[in-house]
Amino acid sequence: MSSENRGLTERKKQILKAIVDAHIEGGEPVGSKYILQNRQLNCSSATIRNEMAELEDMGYLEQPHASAGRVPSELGYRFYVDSLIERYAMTTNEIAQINALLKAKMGELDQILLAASNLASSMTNYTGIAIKPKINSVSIGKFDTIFLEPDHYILVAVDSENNVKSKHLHTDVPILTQNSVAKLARVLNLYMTGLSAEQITLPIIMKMEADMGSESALVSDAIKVVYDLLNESDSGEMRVSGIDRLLQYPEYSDVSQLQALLGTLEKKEDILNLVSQSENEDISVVIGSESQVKVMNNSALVFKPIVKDGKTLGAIGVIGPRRMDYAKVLATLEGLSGNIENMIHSNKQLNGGESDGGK
Amino acid sequence: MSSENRGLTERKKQILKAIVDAHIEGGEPVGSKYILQNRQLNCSSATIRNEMAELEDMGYLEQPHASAGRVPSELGYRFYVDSLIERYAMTTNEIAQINALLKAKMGELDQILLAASNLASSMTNYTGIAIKPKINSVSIGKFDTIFLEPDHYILVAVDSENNVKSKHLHTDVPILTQNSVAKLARVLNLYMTGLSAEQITLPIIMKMEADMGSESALVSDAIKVVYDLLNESDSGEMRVSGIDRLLQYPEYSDVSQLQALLGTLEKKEDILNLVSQSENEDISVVIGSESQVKVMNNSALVFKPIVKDGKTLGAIGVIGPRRMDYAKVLATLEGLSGNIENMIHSNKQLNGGESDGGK
DNA sequence: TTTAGCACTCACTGCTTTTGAGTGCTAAAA
DNA sequence: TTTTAGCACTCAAAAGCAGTGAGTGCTAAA
Repeated sequence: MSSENRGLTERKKQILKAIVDAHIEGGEPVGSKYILQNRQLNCSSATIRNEMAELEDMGYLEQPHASAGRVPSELGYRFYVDSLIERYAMTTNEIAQINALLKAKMGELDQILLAASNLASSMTNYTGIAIKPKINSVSIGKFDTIFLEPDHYILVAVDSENNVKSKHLHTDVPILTQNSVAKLARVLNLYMTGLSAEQITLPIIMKMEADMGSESALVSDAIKVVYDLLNESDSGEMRVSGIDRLLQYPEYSDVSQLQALLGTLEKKEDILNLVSQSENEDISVVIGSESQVKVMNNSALVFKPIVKDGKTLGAIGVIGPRRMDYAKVLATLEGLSGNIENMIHSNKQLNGGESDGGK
Repeated sequence: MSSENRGLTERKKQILKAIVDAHIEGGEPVGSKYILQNRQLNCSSATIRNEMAELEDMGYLEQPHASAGRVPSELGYRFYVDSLIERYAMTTNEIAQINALLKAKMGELDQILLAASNLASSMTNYTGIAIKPKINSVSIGKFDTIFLEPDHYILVAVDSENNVKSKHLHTDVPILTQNSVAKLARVLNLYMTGLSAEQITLPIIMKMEADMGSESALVSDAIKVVYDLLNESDSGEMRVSGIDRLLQYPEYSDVSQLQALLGTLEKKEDILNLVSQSENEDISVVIGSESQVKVMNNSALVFKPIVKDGKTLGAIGVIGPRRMDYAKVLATLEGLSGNIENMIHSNKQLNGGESDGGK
């Protein structure tokens, strides 16, 4: 279908762009007359009508009903996004806003992502999303233990990404001492450093238990925790902000549309999948039913992965009606992600993990 | 106003209850005839009309317009909730469901709360909220450090609640060694154990720096982190689930109502305040504009704090239309919170903190 | 004090009419 | 061959309007 794009005359492109722009702005179907008045084109409304009819035949436009104006089709939006857009230049004002607000929230990546999604939402006036993808190729880096009381200790595990995970443990081993837990840490470090979840095999566990002697019970506790931490904790997560903004767009005044979209946002899996399937590091634009997510028929999702050292740490994006101000959205996400990546790169103190109990 | 409640005759109470019940069920204004047919009362519709007129004078009922039926007022709901309700007994089925699902999610309190809010939402069919209040009286329990590379280490802090917080640090101290960071941990433990954020004074910091000798730079890094961790990390948080459920109730088909409510849910502060202001450990029911949150005019919020050893660890609740099935909601929250508190008490392994990097 | 009866109110429904934005087509102009 | 002007046609949406009925308040009788 992209071969057809070449076939568009310059004037057709102009008209298509004009229609998309006008429809993004007003939300209503646009007619030939309106275009004639508001955009400069050296031809009459009749010509425009003819062109519009052809564009409709080619699949770029749709007509809600016979006597209404035209509305861009999915293909129309796609063409617009891919080739017609003039990247929206962010004002210095907006850049300053981004910096100020991101700095205020600096800290863990998670908070940055959340803040960025909030910003994206408020700057574009659509709904923002922050995504932390599932990371599954993590291996263990280092262990430490902290002795608390004769039946409590804390196990701290650092993974290969230098993320810290810790868990408060209770044990029934008779007399737990500072030495026991220190020994546990030594043993765990000795045998498990560099292993991923799959590589933790029974022989290894048995060797560790042997080394721990009478306190071998600690090992199985620890293993369980390590396993959980490697597998579960970093399952993908997604946060949504600015849902209320959706309501200002007439396309969601139809309750069933809104309900469907909100349901998808609640479930999260669909969108998480969509985002994690995208391989490239660039901005992705998913318009309507291009994706398998049926529910998004009337909506569009734009997202940008946050990448550091070739690793995808997360993504930010916005969701809104199909007639989205793509230029602005693209520029905003681009700007935000650039800022985030800069922050991550420039300030090493931030790039590891921070964590706090029970969060 | 509760003195007036006493003045209600038994029949008035019955009629009021009948009206609230009917309105909760159907959502429509209820008329005298409907009550006569569907609830057993030994009187005619005319009598009911008279009583209804009086109840309206007394402020328990409202009339949307002259020829419509009656709708319970805020006061009416309040009276209903306070005195008429027959606590909804949860079916064993539902209890089993709670247990199964909570167990699956067991782990940190945060996840439990979130799972509980999801459950509350799906069981009651309203929107669920999970709240972790601001904790500000935390002091430092213990420190540990983990050496990674000559310019990286991880600082682990355990607070008085045995929550673990950790942060990945980068340092410029010339040659960072395993010993340096171990020494840092010893010094921090020596001087700061038991202190709260306010108690960290300059003399203490200077003593620690003196003890660290040439590596005194590490101290100021650590202090900054500790300070941040104590203050920031446990700021209140609130998660919302099941927003889409709101849409099935006709009171939110008015977009402005919905928008207002969603806005409040987004902002979070209002609700967080509301919840943290409530002192008692029981279920609270906030109906409409009883609270200062203007936006909730048409809605009701029911929440139950989760308490352990006299400390409020969080809260779960639901938000929905004012005509909420209070009996069911109260029973569900009661049941859920009981389960959560049991889990926390019975399984020491869970009650500490778990944390994972970057979450 | 309760009930039956009755006039009254008013949102809602379904119907027709009007309006007007927008089209497609044809024939003239470029 | 392409563009334009003109005109008839379409059809959703708005406006107007009568009829319906659930529900009320009030009065007078039980």
